[in-house]
Amino acid sequence: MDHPDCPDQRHQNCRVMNEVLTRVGDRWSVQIVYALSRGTMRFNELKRELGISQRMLSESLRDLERDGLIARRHFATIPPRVEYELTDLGRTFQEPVMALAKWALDHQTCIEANRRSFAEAETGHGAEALAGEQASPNRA
Amino acid sequence: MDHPDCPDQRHQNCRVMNEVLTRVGDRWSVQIVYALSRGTMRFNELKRELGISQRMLSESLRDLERDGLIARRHFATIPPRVEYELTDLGRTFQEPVMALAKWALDHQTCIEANRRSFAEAETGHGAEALAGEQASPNRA
DNA sequence: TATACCGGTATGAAATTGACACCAGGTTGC
DNA sequence: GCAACCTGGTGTCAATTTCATACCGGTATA
Repeated sequence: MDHPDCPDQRHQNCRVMNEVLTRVGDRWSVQIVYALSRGTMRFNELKRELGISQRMLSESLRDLERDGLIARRHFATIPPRVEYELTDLGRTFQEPVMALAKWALDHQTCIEANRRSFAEAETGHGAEALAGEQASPNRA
Repeated sequence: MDHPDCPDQRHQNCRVMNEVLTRVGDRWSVQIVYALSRGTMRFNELKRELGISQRMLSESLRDLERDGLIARRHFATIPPRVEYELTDLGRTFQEPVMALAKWALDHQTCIEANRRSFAEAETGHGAEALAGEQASPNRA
């Protein structure tokens, strides 16, 4: 991940993107922000909705808080209550995340179809140019 | 995709997002699409620019091809030449990816500042509450 | 001869992740 | 009384993912 000096601006962008996306661009962070975009949520509420392990959730939440995308509010009641919500910065991230989510939902079936035809082309017959040609774009 | 009244639908959305983002939403796929958005690229060209390991690159490229986001063209020359480019579907993905990239570049310094003040609040101690409050969001 | 290029694959080590148990400390069920 | 639960975590260990590295074929270059 470290590179020899590459004056190329493109490469710089890639490096920065890599750093930032490594922290806030993984699938759990994206989904946490997506879930919190509807409002405050509690720990186990998020856990149930995302189907994430406890460990990854608490870790991801801590990282997101550290980066200033979400705020954590702790109520010392019994049983304890901890609420998470987006900060202003988090809400700016919400925009590209929603775009990503929309794309994912919109193209899910298309992608699944592509995977199936790719698998068929592999198992079925030999080198029929099917894979490249038929995994063709966007027949949503 | 907006069904606030139906938690099951929300959960369903999360599940679908998880599935799709697990495949095409990881940091390498995002960066590959970002890199290819400027045009065709060769294998080692991508490798150099992204700083990705060979194994991950070939794997990511294969997955992206399988899902129909990129096309692979192989020239049986010596030395071999393999070119990758976005398909039409890939170009639709390019949109949210560019939004993500733009956000990452725009808010990089903000995030780094937040992390620093969070670390300070931890070590220097004092007002933990400040960490959340002072990680002041988005003066973009 | 030795070296490098190019696009991979194979291998073992390191890092990440998930499943699960554990904690406090009060509430509910029996 | 007492076990079992609830909450928001942490710790442990195994499985998965990722990385660094070595290697390959076939040619050009030094």
